[in-house]
Amino acid sequence: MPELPEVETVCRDLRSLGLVGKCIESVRIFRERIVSAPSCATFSANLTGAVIASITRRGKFIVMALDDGRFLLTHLRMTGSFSPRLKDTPEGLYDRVRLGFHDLDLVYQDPRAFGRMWLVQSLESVLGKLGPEPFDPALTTRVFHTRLHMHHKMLKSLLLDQEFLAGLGNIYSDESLFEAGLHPKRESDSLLPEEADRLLTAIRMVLDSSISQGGTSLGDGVGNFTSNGHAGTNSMQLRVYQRTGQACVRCGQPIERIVLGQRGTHFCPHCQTLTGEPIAGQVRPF
DNA sequence: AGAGCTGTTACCAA
DNA sequence: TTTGGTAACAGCTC
Repeated sequence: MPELPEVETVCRDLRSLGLVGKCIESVRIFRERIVSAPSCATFSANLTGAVIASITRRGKFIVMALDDGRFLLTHLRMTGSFSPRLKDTPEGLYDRVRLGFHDLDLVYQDPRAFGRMWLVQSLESVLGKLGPEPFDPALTTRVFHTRLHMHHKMLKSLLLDQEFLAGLGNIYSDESLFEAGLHPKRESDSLLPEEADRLLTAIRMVLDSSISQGGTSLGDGVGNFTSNGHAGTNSMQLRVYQRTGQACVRCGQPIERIVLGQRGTHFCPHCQTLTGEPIAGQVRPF
């Protein structure tokens, strides 16, 4: 379920585990469909003996650069997670892939098994179509506005499109639109430069704030996002996501839930107008 | 017990 | 090009 802030948190956790510089001594695959490419046999054979040179993030992908120039990519999809495991501990119910290091194992767990891994020579084949990183300085307001006008699409759908912008999912799309005061159904090519600026600023603020909270954990069931075994605390900061019927923190009106593009969409019908007209009444600033 | 929901994405049809 | 439906899979909530 991880979006950009959760994946960023996972990368930091993996680095703090001390994996950078360590050799992958063994590879065990318990659910073959997790390995997208190459074949499982080749994946295991070619990954064994490689040393992890760095661990970074691109969109919602975890990028482990290896010392031989190849890359181990992981996408957690809905319920994927990494956990350190003492060596010789038994296989867990949702363990899908297990990497053995000299002093510990790293287990990829995934109850729904939607997540995927790739071992590739170049990033292009998997990451090539991804849109810009939200924090890329080259993504100026002007560029963002231009990109918005390249599509005639509802803002909510466009923000979920990883080829438009890399890293947003359902939570942060809704939160960013609220923060920007824009209706989820607003057409992307109708935004004024000032509105595009507000949206980009909101996206960066919402993501940055969540990263500083260690990401968003919802509930405590299996597959829920955690960091170092602990829940991220950003759920406390959510303004609209999963707050259907509750009072808007800005104007007090009830938050509404609709379905757009098959995804639950939460917004304040009073603060997020379709027309972009100024909001009447007593409200707090965004 | 059963129906409907879920943080993601790929694919197909219209 | 865009939206909508379905699918992968399993757990959670009501």
